[in-house]
Amino acid sequence: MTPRIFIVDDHPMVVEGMRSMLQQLPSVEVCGHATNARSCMGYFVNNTADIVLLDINLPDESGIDVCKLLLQQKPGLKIIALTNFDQLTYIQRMKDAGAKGYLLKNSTLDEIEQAIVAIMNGQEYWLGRDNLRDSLKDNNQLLLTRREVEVLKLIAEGLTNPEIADKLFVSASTIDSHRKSLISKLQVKNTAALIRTALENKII
Amino acid sequence: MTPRIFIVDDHPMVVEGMRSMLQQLPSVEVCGHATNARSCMGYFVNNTADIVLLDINLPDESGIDVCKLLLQQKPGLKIIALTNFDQLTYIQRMKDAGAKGYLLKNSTLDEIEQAIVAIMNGQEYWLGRDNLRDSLKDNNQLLLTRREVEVLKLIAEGLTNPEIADKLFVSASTIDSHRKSLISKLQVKNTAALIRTALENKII
DNA sequence: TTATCCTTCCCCTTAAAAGGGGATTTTAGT
DNA sequence: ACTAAAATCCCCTTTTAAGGGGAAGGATAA
Repeated sequence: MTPRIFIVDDHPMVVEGMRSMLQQLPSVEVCGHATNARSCMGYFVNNTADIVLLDINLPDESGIDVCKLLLQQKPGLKIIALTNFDQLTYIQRMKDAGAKGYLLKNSTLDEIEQAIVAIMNGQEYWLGRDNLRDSLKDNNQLLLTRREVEVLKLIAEGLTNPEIADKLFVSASTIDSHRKSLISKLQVKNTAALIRTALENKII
Repeated sequence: MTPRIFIVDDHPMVVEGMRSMLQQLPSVEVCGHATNARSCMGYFVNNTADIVLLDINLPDESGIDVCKLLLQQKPGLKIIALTNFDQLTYIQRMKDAGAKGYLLKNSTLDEIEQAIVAIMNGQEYWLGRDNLRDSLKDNNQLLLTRREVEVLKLIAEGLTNPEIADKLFVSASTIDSHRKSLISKLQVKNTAALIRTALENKII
């Protein structure tokens, strides 16, 4: 039996990319997608799926709440959280909400397949626990804070420390500190590489 | 009759992305792809297609030469050049080589469809002439030179001017000049925004 | 409640980038 | 051969960023 997969993400590009990758897996079928919580819930009123790939960040409601609601409605659903690099802090809450695993949005086809196979076999898929999060954390603290991501986005827009400081009503020293943490956490040596790494890992 | 399209690009991601977008067009069929000039030529020994989406940069031979060779072998082929932002200078040569149009690699599905429809109707598709290239050039000279792109990539890797200078065996002043041209041409105010713009426009 | 992390802020120094010029020599296309 | 564009190099100044510290207040979760 081929698992039917429903994709929920507010970025059409992510949906398309994921759909295109899943289509390369013969044993899998994409049964639909939604770009917000409401249309996702709408789908599951009259339809169903085996696996839901669920983004944590949705425009209208948090993926965590959507996860809970979906499982109330369809207890058999297997939900895999879709997350970005910077949102790994939320995976614990997705787990608590009943998700069976998670995937980074920049996962390879192999990783996606592994996750689906594991979940369909009744296992869970939390490679972050041992592989990603912790290994990265051990190395150099890779989880960005909310403020850091906020500053990072402004840096990428071309603002200088003083300009960002003005915008966020803090001192330039503070922004300088954030910039230093960013450079240290992402293990790069300057802002140019920081922006590149951030974009390539879909942090911003 | 549904046009059969052959994709030639050395980046698997571009091939996959293009294939996935083309599959959304009901009136189009992707008949194959190649990631280098040799396998492309090999395909056309025993097979054919209606339209070839041909990258200008191939690992083994220039897209311009491939274009000429293909048209010698299959005069009826309609070739559309696939180019990046920074390679627009080459479109004239692709035109001379017999191509019927060109598409940027970050084109939308609409643009791709327009190009295909136009080409299948016997027209050509050179929107760059009036839309892209000139409008951008008028504004602030947007075409990057080979050297500028080379420097840009090293900047994105986190190298400083002196480091890049060492690597390219030129003086740091030279790299400084290139960096200034890049910032001016892409109309950004610093390196952070430069890298972001470069990545978002697939210049690097 | 304590420990941890986040956010905030400051000091210092040095290195690099930005902003403004100008100028020369290659390279390549007409 | 000529010309336009590209690539090279230099001057100057000011502003930012980077690299090294440290430290205080607040939130929050075990």
